[in-house]
Amino acid sequence: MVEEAIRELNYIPNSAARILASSASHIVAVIIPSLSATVYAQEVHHIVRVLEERSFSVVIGHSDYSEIREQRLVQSFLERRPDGFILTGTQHTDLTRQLLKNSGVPVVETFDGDNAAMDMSVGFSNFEAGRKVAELFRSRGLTRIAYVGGRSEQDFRSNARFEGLSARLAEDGLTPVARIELTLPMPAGDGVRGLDRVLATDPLTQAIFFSADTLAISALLECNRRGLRVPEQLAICGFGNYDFADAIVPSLTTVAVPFEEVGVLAANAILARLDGTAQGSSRKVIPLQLLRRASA
Amino acid sequence: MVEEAIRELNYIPNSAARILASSASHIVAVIIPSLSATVYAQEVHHIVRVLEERSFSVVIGHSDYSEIREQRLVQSFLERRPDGFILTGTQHTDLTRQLLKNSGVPVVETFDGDNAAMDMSVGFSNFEAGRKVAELFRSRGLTRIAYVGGRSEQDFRSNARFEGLSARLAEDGLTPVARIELTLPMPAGDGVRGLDRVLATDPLTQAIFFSADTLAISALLECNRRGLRVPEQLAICGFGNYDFADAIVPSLTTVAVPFEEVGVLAANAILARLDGTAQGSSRKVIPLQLLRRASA
DNA sequence: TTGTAAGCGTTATCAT
DNA sequence: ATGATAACGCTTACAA
Repeated sequence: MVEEAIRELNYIPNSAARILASSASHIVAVIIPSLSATVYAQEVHHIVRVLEERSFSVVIGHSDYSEIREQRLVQSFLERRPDGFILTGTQHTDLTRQLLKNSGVPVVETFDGDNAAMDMSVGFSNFEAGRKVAELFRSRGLTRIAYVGGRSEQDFRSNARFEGLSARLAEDGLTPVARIELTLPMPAGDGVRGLDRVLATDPLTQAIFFSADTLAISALLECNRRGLRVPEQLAICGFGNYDFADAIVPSLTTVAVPFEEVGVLAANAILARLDGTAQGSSRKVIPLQLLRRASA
Repeated sequence: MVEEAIRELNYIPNSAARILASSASHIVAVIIPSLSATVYAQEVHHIVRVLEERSFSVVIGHSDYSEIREQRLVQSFLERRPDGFILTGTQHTDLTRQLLKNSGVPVVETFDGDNAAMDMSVGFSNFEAGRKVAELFRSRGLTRIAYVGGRSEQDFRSNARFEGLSARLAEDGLTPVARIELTLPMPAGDGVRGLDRVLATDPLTQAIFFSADTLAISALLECNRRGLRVPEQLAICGFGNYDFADAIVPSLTTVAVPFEEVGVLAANAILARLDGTAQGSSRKVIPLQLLRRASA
């Protein structure tokens, strides 16, 4: 009895046994391209925040922008019998889809509102983002417009933004003067390389849409250094609305990425499915906001 | 036989059963204050990278800069019988220490090379960082020096930097003219608030050491905006060496935080213990580098 | 209500 | 080597 109480004091239940007996792991697996990209780190932050509250554990994996690595992670995580999966994007190997489907685990795909998801999805339209930026450039009367983003085989969401940009330009009979593809992951400094490659392709470029604020900010600061006036000589638009986007001079025009909302809604989608509050597939597309500031 | 092969094809082992039978979870639990702070997100990135390679899963939790929340996470994670724990800092509740000690799990405490760790530690001396910055300011002949950091009950590593700064100043018979304590987490914009509070306390302040580059950068950009010349009228030093620290004008003098090294070494410390390659406690203190740039 | 026993899917042990 | 069997520590269904 006393022994009972003492044992009680230090008693730590073994979740492996619980999982085995109840087949509920209270684990949610999250796979993102990389934690070193702000947008995904922020998303995961909010996923963890929401799930911790409900005493779910989050296990995390890096796909490194590779479908095959993502697949390996899915296989490995599946062994843990997670109660939910949160993936990035809608591009996956067939085996990934099949494994996930067979497992019956709730799956949320994030950051891609353009394509059909296998189960649930929470994201925004990258295509629309590209359109909006093109619209802004066009409203300023600009015609020589370039794009800098990740390599097209790697960065599908960046592709969609480029497509949106192109589509809007096409309406005015225009095509992008340059499309620069950088290998992922892209450190901030790559913005300068992107800038250089754009200018090498077309020295008369009037505007650049960068696929990430980190790139845009470093390019913008480089323009300042070179005495290239922004936006008069070169308009710059970013994507993400990261720290300092509005603090640098000139302030960065950019598309605000709702990473907090994505994270929270993705976590809630899993929880709702587990609670039985929601069933069946769902698709949440969050409207995007273009923040018109000084750089474009 | 054919059935065997087919079953084989879709066979997914159940790790709960494996853990129960073998008492090896292949899980490492990582607790950081918050994923929204770059330095921790980066650290975790490298931890995950290293551990994924060895097919360990990482479960992650946010202490939110609270010891009691950290304790709750430890209790909860302990149920999963992780093969290792990576914590942030050396400040923990007694129960946290006791639970961890009783569990026998390898523990690495990170980012604090100043204090004794319960098991293993990988970090750097925050005290030394403060000293180095003070040394720099003094070498420029500055005397009216202020500090901006997190609230002292929350941010123990920031405290150590302040102590180091103070200690060096004391050698010259000086004391900081202001110490501003901000509530964590500190969004970048808080740098401006910190700047304002410093100047309200002592308008003649000559130098400020910010406990994070985010704060320093936003303060520096605000100085530019106000026409306050950096470093002539106000020297600014940051901590972290984040993106853009060297790209803004004037470039930010800062202490480089070796988050990659911390992450890699912390993960390796756990692995070495599990492999039997290393035993007993260890303490790795990574030397710090002060990057002298234009702002101080 | 309280208690007992079966079963979850592995690993590990011990015979064969 | 190969195969049967006992844990592992919980949940749950069923009895009492």
